[in-house]
Amino acid sequence: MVKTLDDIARLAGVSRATVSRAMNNAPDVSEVTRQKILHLIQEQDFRPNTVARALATQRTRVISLVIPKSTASNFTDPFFPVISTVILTARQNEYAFMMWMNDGSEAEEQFCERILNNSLSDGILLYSSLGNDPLFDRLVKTDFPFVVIGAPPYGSKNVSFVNFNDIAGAREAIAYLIRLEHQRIGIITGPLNTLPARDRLMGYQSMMREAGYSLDEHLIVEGDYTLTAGYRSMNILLEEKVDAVFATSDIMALGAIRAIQEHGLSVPEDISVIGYDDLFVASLASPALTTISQPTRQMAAQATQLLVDQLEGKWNGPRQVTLPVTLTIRDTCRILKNPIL
Amino acid sequence: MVKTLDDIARLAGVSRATVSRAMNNAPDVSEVTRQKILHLIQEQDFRPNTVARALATQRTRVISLVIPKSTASNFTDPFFPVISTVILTARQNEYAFMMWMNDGSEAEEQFCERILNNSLSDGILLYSSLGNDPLFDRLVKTDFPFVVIGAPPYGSKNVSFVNFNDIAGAREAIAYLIRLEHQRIGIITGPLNTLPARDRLMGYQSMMREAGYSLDEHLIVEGDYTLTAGYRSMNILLEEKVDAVFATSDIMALGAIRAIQEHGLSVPEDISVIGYDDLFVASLASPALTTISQPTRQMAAQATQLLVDQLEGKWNGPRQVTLPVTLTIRDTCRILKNPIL
DNA sequence: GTGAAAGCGCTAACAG
DNA sequence: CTGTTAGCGCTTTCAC
Repeated sequence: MVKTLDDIARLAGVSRATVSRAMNNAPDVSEVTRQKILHLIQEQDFRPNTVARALATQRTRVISLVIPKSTASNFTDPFFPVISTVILTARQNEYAFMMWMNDGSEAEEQFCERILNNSLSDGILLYSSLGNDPLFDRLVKTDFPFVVIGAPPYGSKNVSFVNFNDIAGAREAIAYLIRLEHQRIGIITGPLNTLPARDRLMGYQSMMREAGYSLDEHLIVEGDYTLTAGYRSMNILLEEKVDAVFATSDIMALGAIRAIQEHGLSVPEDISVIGYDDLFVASLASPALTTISQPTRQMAAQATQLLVDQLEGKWNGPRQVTLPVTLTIRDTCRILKNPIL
Repeated sequence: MVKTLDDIARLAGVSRATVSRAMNNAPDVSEVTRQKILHLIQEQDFRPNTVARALATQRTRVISLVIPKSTASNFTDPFFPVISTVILTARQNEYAFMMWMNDGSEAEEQFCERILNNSLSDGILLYSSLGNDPLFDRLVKTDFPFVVIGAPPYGSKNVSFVNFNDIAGAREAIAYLIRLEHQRIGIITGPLNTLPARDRLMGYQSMMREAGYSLDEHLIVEGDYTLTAGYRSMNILLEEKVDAVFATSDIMALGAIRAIQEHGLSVPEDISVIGYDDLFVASLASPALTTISQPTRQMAAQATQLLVDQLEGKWNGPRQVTLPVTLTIRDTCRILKNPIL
């Protein structure tokens, strides 16, 4: 049975170098021999050994997606679209795909070591590690090709990343609530030691201020993106007599709605609620959730392409991309009887 | 800078064979030299090249998860728990993880070719391809190590797989509805050219028959696991005056509930609804969905372990595992005032 | 216990 | 255009 490139060479009556050239579309092979070889390869169902090729070329044509602990445990994250888009984009560039994930059962340092020890991928896509990630530092230090999906650690400069404009997203949400003539607008934030959470809060504050609202500290409640956090935070905000709430994740928005309803109030008649993320559940919920949609697939695709370009030498240093987000209006914000616009 | 095993050998004043032995815990190295070598490796931050090792050993210590087109487009599937569990189990056995997915942008044959061409993984986990999958046939034919996650194509015998007991699951759902003294129980099935869908229907029928119900064809409506299918099918069943519905996916159950509510009826007071899958959304919905829960993580873990065992030679031929499912009672089925039990 | 030597299957100069 | 040769970085016999 035909196993190696040498076998094909023997059958074709040429050297193995020629077979290699024919396979790899090198320019310097006569069309006749190339055809003969390609035909043989087909006929014998020969598949060149990827590992051997990788050893010789010093490239594996594999990219890795790394999902650190902090991110993996966050259910809000739209992993599936990210994963599938990275796989798709990688494939279009003829790269295979590996994935590393820390579900929390491993110390982050050890996780980092394992990935570094494995030289099976040419580059890494690091899914936004919110805390300070040891892997990030190591990658920077060792000059290993990588791109961050989401926001990189605060202050890092010479790093490629693709993230969302959280400030603008929050501003858009608040602007909408203001257009609906809401007076007391509360916010349920994410963990405020993370950048996206801080950015969304900042967007809220800046838009409120711009619109001439006074900033009431009591209207800001910190959550952690979970259903119960949304529920509890809403109970606090209900005491404050808010007439609208900006929950900075869809899941928290759902928790908030539950709390509102349990108080005998209804959404959107009594209180408007706006979420963030536009997860699949947002459209499924009833009432369907008004929320901020993020171009997740675009983020994943662009990050992957940045990495591939870097691996292929087509780049001029790190690139930073910040994608705009959009407001998706559904049924959880009130409808003005006499809209101004 | 230290790059290869030879560098370490030189620094240690031994041959590279000895370094290799020390690294791999071979028995025949004196404790003194082993310690010296290990210390040097640590100190120099040397990481043996995975590709070179793979070429020499003819094993990569990588397993692949393959998600074919038909499955990837099915939103009902709980990919994330499967993926994370496979990764976890692989890691525990010191295997890295690759993933291949066909989002539909590629012909299934070509997808299959790409995977086969890539000799970077030692074994494959094939995520239940409902249709007839070319990859499945090729893997069987080439004797490549693989395990099916879910149900393998009908009639395949010498294949390892881990699936769920769909018949028992459906029976349990129906038995529950019968205990609640429902009289006209409808079912919204999945695509009946797939095994799980047929099994769930079969479970429905067998339990109905056993309980002495007459089997009314009009109570059976075929869906495709989508929200709209659930909605439309329910509208048909409403004509039939059902008082309970078994939707064979959570998403269809949500669609059904929407249809019921739009008819001015309520769940569970007027009609009981029971779903299947116990997706994350099931617990989020209001009313929270009563449904059949499947041990997804267990399935993924066991399939992975089966594959690893096969790769390590610890097996005695193919193994078939069918896992039991359980009824999760929430709020979409009526509560009897005078329960029998 | 350790070293020498021969691969693993492919690519990539360098000749010719 | 094609063959020869020398690796890529590791493992693994087989001697000693």
